[in-house]
Amino acid sequence: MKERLRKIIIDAAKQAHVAGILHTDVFAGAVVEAPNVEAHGDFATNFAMANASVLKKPPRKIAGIILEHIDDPDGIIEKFEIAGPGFINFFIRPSAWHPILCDIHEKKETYGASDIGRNKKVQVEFVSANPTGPLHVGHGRGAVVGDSLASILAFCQYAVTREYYINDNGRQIDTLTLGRSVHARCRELSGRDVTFPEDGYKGDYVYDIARDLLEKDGENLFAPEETGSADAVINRCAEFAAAGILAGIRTDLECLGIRFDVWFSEKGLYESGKVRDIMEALKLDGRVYEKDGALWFKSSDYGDEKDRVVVRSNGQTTYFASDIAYHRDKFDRGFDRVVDVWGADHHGYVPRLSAAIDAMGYDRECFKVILVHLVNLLRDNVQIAMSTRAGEFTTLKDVVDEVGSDAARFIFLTRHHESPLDFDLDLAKKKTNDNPVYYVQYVHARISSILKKAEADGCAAPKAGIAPDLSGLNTVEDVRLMKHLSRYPGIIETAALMMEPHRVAYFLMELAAAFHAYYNKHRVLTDDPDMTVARLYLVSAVAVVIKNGLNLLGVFAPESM
RNA sequence: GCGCCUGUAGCUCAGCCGGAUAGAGCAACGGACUUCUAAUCCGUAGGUCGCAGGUUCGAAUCCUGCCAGGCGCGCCA
Repeated sequence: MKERLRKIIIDAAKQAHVAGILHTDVFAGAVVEAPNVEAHGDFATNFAMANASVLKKPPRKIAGIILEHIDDPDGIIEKFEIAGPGFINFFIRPSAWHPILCDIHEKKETYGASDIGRNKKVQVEFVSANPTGPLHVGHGRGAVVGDSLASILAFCQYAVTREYYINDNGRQIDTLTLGRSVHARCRELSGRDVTFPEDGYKGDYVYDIARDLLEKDGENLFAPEETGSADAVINRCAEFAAAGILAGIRTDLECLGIRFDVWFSEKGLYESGKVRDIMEALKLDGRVYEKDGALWFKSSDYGDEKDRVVVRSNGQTTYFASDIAYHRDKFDRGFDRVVDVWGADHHGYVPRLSAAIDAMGYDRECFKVILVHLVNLLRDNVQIAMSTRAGEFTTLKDVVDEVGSDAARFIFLTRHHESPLDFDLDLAKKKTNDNPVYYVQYVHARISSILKKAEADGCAAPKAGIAPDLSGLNTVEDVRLMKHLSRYPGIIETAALMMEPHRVAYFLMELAAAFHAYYNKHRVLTDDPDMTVARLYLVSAVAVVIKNGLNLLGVFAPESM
């Protein structure tokens, strides 16, 4: 609709040029948009104002000229007016909205899909939490944002791969700390004396792991240390723990409806020599140098504030080194666009990785980091403290068990990802309109209920492929709903381009509000068969879009509640 | 100290690649169920868009400088 109007306006301006009234037919960029005040019509354009200086005429005068040359062959415009400093407002004839409904019924679950992706390969890497403890709500937010973003991109014809990067390189300090923590608990559980590591993981889950491991390995866990080589045992503990925790992470994510296409192993990067290879390549190119016994990458040559260590003086590589290799591997796998979803506390890491991507000869513009801000978990309006190491936290699993996947997912998407989010457990469980997820789902349930009743009453359902007579859909509320539905494809496209999945959630809340208002004002099932069929056609289109949108957010669209 | 993010109604937040009278929900107050689900709706009230400049016909939106909060500034991740 917007596009059609845009064309009508430009054509009118060109006509005016042909008629010799305007001295040029090269115009400045102008927009057609839906005004926020209904009195200003269905659409408005700032064309006249934007072109005032180009055309050297006052805006209102230009607007008048445009209107005189408007050609509207399909008669979609009911009336237009010049308003304010030079806006042109268009009022669309109610019947001009009807084709939207046919479009929705025709496309169903693909309504709103866009082809802007053109099959370009995109990778979305998200969560990627270290397997040192269960996921907490902060991870959950990143998981949901990443997963929904991936769905939206896929819907826009990007070829999407969802990937989880596992920090399973056994030499990392975190993993070893975990190993020592588990081993200490094993000693404790078997009645041995123990000094728990100061920096160890204190969470209860460490006991669970220790118990499992004791059952499996028994005394073997203690024999070697008495002969003086404890390393092997600690490694055993670390690997056992990490594997168990990772399996738990996987199940927790599945409970949120999240599955990955690829679980990418950091260890694999070392084993295949990819870390060594890229380090040597960078050395040859002079991108890394030695100083103080360590190896440094010249990230400051590429916009970072300082150079960064890739190999420490003790010979150990840093995470940065494997991240460089990892991102090279991503681009080498042919991804046109690489998206990383990180916690916002890692934002300082962005410049160095961008620098590395640049230095390796890839386009840093193809690399995008989505920074997801922290989550405050609230119960009874009191913040619940969270610290993995201290073991004080409510896990993601606890939260999902308590409030359900749908509520959790939806709430994670009710903020822009760069805004901090208060996750209110009490609110998430409330089954009222305070809770946006039920508010939206209720629309689907209500419509399903109407459709069932219509069927039971023997109402003639709209025939497949043939639109019923829709001329009855002409009230303000009918038009509001249709207008809303027509905005959906644009919302999807913006959400994909800006990588902002929350836009879909907000759209759904607004559509839900429009529907609930409609429901309270108009009956769908009436004595008038034509009207009934037309309204059934309308509300079932609403249900299609609600389900379609919820699906992108990974939220279920129930038929009854 | 430097960098990034945030600052919009009493509360929680949308809107931010410039548009008209800044929106929603909650909380407050007043209404609507013999009706397709009241997990809903309608109405009232509520604002120096952190502050100050600048650019523009026009700024919540862009630029600069301040203020406040969060996060980050390791041969940790």
